[in-house]
Amino acid sequence: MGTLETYQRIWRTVSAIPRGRVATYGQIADLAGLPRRARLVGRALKLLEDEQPVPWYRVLRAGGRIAFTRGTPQYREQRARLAEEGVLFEGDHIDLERYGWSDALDRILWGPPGERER
DNA sequence: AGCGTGACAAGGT
DNA sequence: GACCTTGCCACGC
Repeated sequence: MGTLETYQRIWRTVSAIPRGRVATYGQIADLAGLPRRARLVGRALKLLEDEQPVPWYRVLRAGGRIAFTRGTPQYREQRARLAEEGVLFEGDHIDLERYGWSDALDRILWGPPGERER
């Protein structure tokens, strides 16, 4: 598998995170079929062009923390984008139990694939 | 062909 | 909490 295809695979997986939910780098790697390759997910997101509509801000570090250093413009932008979707912080992190994405949760909320509305 | 670096993670001290 | 170690690997020098 070429590296470009790997990045595209990661981007597609990130694009599947529903609005108002978040996932971790490691989780995205697993879901993309790339276990233990969380670093590559970070690299893939860094390489995103502005034109690509990939919700990079829904990806967090383990523990629900933002990867960027606090106080940087990127940190603030990510936090603002999440707030706009109703994802609230508890201090410096997000409660993954509450906002974390899982396929199982998707099924509970919206039913099995194919039976989803809207 | 090394070697350091990095939007990471998990386990340990 | 703050580090440290190990695993991971694409990239740039």
